[in-house]
Amino acid sequence: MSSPKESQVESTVCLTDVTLSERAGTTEKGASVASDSTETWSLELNERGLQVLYLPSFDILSIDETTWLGKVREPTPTPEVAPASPTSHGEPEQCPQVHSSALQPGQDDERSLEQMQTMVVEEVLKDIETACKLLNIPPDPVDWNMGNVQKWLLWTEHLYKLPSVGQAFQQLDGKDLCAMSQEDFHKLCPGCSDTLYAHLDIWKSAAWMHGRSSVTESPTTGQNVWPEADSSCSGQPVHLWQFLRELLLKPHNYSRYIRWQNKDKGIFKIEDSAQVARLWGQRKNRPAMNYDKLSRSIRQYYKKGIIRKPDMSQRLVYQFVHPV
DNA sequence: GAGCAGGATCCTT
DNA sequence: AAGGATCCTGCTC
Repeated sequence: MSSPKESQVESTVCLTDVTLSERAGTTEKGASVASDSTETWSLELNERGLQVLYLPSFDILSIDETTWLGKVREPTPTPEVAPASPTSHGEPEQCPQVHSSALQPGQDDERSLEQMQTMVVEEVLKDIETACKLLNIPPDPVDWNMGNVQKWLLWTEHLYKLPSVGQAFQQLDGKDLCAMSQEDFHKLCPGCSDTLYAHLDIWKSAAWMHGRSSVTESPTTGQNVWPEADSSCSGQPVHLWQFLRELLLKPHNYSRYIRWQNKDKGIFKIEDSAQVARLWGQRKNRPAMNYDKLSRSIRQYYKKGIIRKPDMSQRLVYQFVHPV
């Protein structure tokens, strides 16, 4: 007989290991991951009647827009995917700041895809939030102590029916875990490294999306551990670094203007400085914004330790100081 | 010419 | 006060 907690766990959206394993390690470069793509993400019921969302990792949301469009021409399960909250802040209609101006005319598909993407992300975040509450661990893997790591491992083993690997990770805390490469994972648990690595990547991505500073301290309070899913919808004045991050997290819309050069290191390149400045000006209602002013604002982040120039300084290339 | 670095000042919240 | 916009000079590529 399952406990109420277990029921709650099972009722949440689960991430399966099938495509996670296939895709792990190939997800770094957003534009490069999409070409093969036998994988799809879909909603279906497994034998236990549970909702299962096939989502390789957050990076599936970072694929090249062309492939993405091709992939989801199939009928979409939108309503079931996100029965979701009436207070949802992810609805593009409610927060059009980021996407609308950059879309090509008549790109309704892109718009609806972004809506769906937002809903999928929300579901994944809910899943993580639920896990945090049940396990009593911080949402950001970097903040985990060794006990938290073991809890997460147990949870992941249960979720994906993996063999027990806790022993191999016994001396590791969250920082150690996050610093591990996929190869490191493979050395510790050859049989399930891909799944673990990809699952951790999702947690890291989620933490990155929300910014570590915005995450509440206690996951046990019943409060939302993710106060805002998107700064564009928070009602708070958005900071430039948040805005840039939002663009980077929506590469299917904005990779023409700004894209990751090395996501792990937080290095990104502004491909079209004029367009990025224009978008920033629109967001801030500053029609006179240009790249000169925007870059001056970016340089203000140097002192604050938010953004810096990479070691190998290149034009239009910057680096977030604290990447996930 | 475009981008970068940083000082100074002003405005908005 | 903080964050950002604006203007500026000087420099590098």
